[in-house]
Amino acid sequence: MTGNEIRETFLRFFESKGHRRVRSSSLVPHGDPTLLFTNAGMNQFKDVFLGLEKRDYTRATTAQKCVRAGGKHNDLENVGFTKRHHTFFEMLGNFSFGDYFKKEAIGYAWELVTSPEWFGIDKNKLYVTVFGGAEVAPGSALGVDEEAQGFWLGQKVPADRVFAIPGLKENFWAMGDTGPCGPCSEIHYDMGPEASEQGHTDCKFPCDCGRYVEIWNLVFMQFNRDASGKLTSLPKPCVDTGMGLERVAAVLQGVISNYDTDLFVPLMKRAAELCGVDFARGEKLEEGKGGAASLRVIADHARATTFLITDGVLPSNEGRGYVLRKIIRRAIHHGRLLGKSDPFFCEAADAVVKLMQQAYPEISESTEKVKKTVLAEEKQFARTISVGLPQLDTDIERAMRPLDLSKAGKEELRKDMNAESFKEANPRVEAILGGKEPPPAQRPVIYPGTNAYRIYETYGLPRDFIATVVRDRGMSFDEEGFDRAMEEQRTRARASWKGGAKEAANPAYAKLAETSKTEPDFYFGTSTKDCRIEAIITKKGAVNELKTGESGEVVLERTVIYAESGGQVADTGAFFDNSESQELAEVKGAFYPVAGLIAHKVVAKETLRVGDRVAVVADADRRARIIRNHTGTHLVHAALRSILGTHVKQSGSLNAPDRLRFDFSHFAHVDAEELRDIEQQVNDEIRLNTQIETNVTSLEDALASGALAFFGDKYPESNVRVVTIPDPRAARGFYSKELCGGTHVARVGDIGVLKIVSEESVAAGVRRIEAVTGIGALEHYQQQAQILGELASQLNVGEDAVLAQVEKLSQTAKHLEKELETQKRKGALGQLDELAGRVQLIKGVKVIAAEVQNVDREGLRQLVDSLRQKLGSGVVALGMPENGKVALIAGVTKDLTGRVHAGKLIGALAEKLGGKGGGRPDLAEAGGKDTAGLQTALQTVPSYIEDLL
RNA sequence: GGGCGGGUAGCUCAAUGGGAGAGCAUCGCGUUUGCAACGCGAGGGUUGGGGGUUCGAAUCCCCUCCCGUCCA
Repeated sequence: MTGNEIRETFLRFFESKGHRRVRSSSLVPHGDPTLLFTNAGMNQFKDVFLGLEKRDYTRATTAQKCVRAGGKHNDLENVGFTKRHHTFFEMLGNFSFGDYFKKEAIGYAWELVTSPEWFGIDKNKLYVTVFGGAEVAPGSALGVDEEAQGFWLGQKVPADRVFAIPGLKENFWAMGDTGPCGPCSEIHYDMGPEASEQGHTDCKFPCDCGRYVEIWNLVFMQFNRDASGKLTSLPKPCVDTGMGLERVAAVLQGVISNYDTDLFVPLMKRAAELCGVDFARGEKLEEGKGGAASLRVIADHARATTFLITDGVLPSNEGRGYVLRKIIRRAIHHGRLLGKSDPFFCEAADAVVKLMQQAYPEISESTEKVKKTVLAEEKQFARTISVGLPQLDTDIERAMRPLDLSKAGKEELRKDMNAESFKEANPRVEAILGGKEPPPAQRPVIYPGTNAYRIYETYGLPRDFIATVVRDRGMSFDEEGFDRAMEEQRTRARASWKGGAKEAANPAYAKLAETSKTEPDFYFGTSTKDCRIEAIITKKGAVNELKTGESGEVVLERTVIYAESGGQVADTGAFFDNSESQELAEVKGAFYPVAGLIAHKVVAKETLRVGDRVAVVADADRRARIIRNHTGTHLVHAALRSILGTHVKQSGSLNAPDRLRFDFSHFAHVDAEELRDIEQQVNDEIRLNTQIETNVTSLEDALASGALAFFGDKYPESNVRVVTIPDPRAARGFYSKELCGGTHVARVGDIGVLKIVSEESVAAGVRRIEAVTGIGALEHYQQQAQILGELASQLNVGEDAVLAQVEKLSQTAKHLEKELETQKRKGALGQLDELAGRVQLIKGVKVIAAEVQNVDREGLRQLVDSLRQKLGSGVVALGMPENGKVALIAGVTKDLTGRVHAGKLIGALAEKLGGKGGGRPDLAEAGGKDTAGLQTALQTVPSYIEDLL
């Protein structure tokens, strides 16, 4: 059975048992900040298990794409060197939401696994485990899961094949410290003694040598755990199971390693081809370091990379993007180990797409994006290496240098130590320099781990790469020191982390969600009457009334206040009594605490009570501004896709009253011409003034009709809203069609006009456009016009001449600066002859010491230079008053620098004038404060020089 | 969120607290039948931005922005 057939068989089996086949959710978890990547089949059902969300089915089955890399479950380092570690894998699962429980779950599992009609796995090779009891909280213990045990025996599984495993680690599952939890039951497969990684020939189950492989885990969510650790039985227990596709494929294809299944072999073959190695030979290199392991790494990482980029993750230096970057770079590194140093990894995506597009059609649409992204990353990585490698080389060279104990050598060494490069060796080096320890007989042989780590953290050279280079240079790599340095950085980073206090929804809402739901009336207007107050929530929890002046959150049976969602900001407004004569509360905003429920943030003006009926009015003018921007966002999105390409995907948006903001994936900045085209196209559509259509349909139909949806967004299966901006000129009959729960203008012409005001980068590969519409656009134009008007009047020219005038002015300014410069220089040089005439001979050396006027520092330097040239050999010291202070410069011709040091001369001079100075032996500058003493000070120069000579 | 490295001419990069430079590119002139090449010369800089220390800051200190990189 092929991997694709296994997946399909699993899903079909559970469909035949009344399960709804649900699409895999995105690898980027939606609305779950605790999770870096989707890492289990149950992730998308978390809220359903928690009772926060209802679905129109109680049984589901999925093939879920998962990534485990980074975060708590970090398997990245192991991938390639084991049989069963992957960064990307697929989890097959069946779920019961308060429907069936242990009996059916066990029955289904055993039937699917053993029935010849389905997987038909040899029963003699199977073992099952159940929870064997443990202390789940101080003082409260759970016993063996006899229920599960009984159901397995009922399936005619021999008693000696059913094992009760005690302890919380193996067979007890929990979502977190509190919340749903319960015992698990697992099916294991005996791969035979050849699979043992410890050479066992006759070990018995359970043994963790690698021979017995867990293929299916059935989780029975039976209890709720509270903060004290106490368990209470759930009224409607649930089932969550997970079967790793790659493992089952190995079992069904009769191979020991997941990498030998048809899910990986084609990818490894392609990897071998791209790196120019012989696949068959690579396989035989098992014992060595490179070869097969590198091919496995590349194959695995190609899968992860393709799927992550498809789901909208881009390489970056933090969070998810950082994990992706590490995965890509690790693959590139293994390519280099195989002798491939040019970009190649981008080409591996095709093989992944070919192999898996049937089950995951989204990857075939993003192939180009994946390849482009990876190629860019491969180039960036090459740059990183070309910057870091010379640094590493220099540092190694320095570390290898034998100790030079001459005086100059010692000085040099101390300087190096100050450069922090030798921190590790500092105390020892100090001891040697101080003569307390004898110098080493030969050069050092270990490259300090702190040095290696410094290179790693600064320049990003991979650890393995550094180790290879170090060994090439004949030193050994200090693994231990490296790890220690990394551990230090970890503690440092952790200590500085203030902790992201994530705001949990008030628990009162979870209860409320079971009984009520808010009907959204905001699609049909901005005011309504007779809405019952279902609940009032404050910090204290659910309350019965909200007194005048108090603020709290109010849930109504229906509302016209739009709650923040899909980038559209919430409405503001007010509650009135039903005759609309008296305002009862101000509404500051609204949000969805849980799916289906809208909470209004209000400040009460009169006492509000649960059960009251109120009229609700949204700020209509504000709403009108918001919806112009929201529809504008759809237009901009469509225009971007039409002009830049369909790789453009929304990655965030904001529709506020004053502006719209749209973030999207794109590789380069959008140039002025493209922006103009986008604006043009959007405004053409606006002038068509077509009527906007909104349909409510099923997710499937919506996607089939070509509506855009965003990965990472969670949509209901049915009753999704599709917003269409028709265009009779377009082949498909529309300009834009998107899944969207927001509110929009009636006719596209209502927008008036749309003006893009900025385009910028927000993250690697993500650009942001901001625009204004309608009145906002008018205000923008008026403001711009005012600025231009003021400029014109300042410059005293017409508005259309402003640009030319500014250019002219800046030219003139530049010209004048130059002119001023030459004038100054002329002024300085005008004094040249007069100064040259004041030369004195001191013991045969020509000396000029004089005060000059009307030059700047630059001119003073030039004068000294010219005088030195004129003298051929001699000493020049000039001073001048400047801004109430004194500036001094001394110059000595090269032939005399051994006898007269300009720096020392100028220092002595400055001291007399209350200043300081210094410089090189041939040229030095100084400053002082005593302008009156300048003449006298200069007069001391000849005698000072005389003393020196 | 924290650590480290970097930001200097159009590009690639130098420059102990003391004169802002090189190579490539550009322009002009020359050499050449022409091209390649070469020779001579020129233009090109708020040293990312702001503040401070100093007689003097590309250089030292503080803040800030951007790029790279590691940890969370």
